[in-house]
Amino acid sequence: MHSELAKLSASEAARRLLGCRLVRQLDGQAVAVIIVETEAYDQTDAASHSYNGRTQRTEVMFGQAGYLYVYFTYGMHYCCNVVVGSEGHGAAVLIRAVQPISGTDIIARRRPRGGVELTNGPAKLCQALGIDMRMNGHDLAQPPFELVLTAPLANESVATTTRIGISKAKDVKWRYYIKGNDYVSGI
DNA sequence: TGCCTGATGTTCT
DNA sequence: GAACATCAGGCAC
Repeated sequence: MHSELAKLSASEAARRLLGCRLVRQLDGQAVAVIIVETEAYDQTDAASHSYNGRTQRTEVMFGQAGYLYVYFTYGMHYCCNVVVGSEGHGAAVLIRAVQPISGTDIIARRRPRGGVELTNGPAKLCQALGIDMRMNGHDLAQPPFELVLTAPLANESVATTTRIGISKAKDVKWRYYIKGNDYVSGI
């Protein structure tokens, strides 16, 4: 597991994960992507699934850092989160967008649209990387889906805004993205 | 180019 | 029974 993530708050971890790599084994090949956009969610935050306490669905969010929390939304889409913070604290970082760096052809086969449309949204990247409820609770230190922490980005290359697509706690600036990256969803 | 809407399952009230 | 951390296609302009 990733002990470094256990020491960070949701917002710190969301910023920390920018620029880090995800490696997914798909069709017997490795697909690597860089995280370019994230959002932080915490149990003290009304927009978070963990806000109303531990439930069957949010159990993973209260578990160990470095695990994958997948949820299903709007009847058709999956979104994936990285659990962060100490065990027993419900916090996670939503991966909103990634940039493919290798295995792009594998991703392109799974997504009808090409270019930045491959992975510039939370549900799109889940489709592209073949993530569904079966991956919920997966340890991101293990194949077939691994998180590789890289050096933190410089402050000046990271932008902070309010989050997207939520109805509560809209004014909290817990969305982070890499400035100037084409794969970042609507700015 | 940009708004509007349909699709559709899980969770919680 | 309503809400929902979404996306893509269709239609109007």
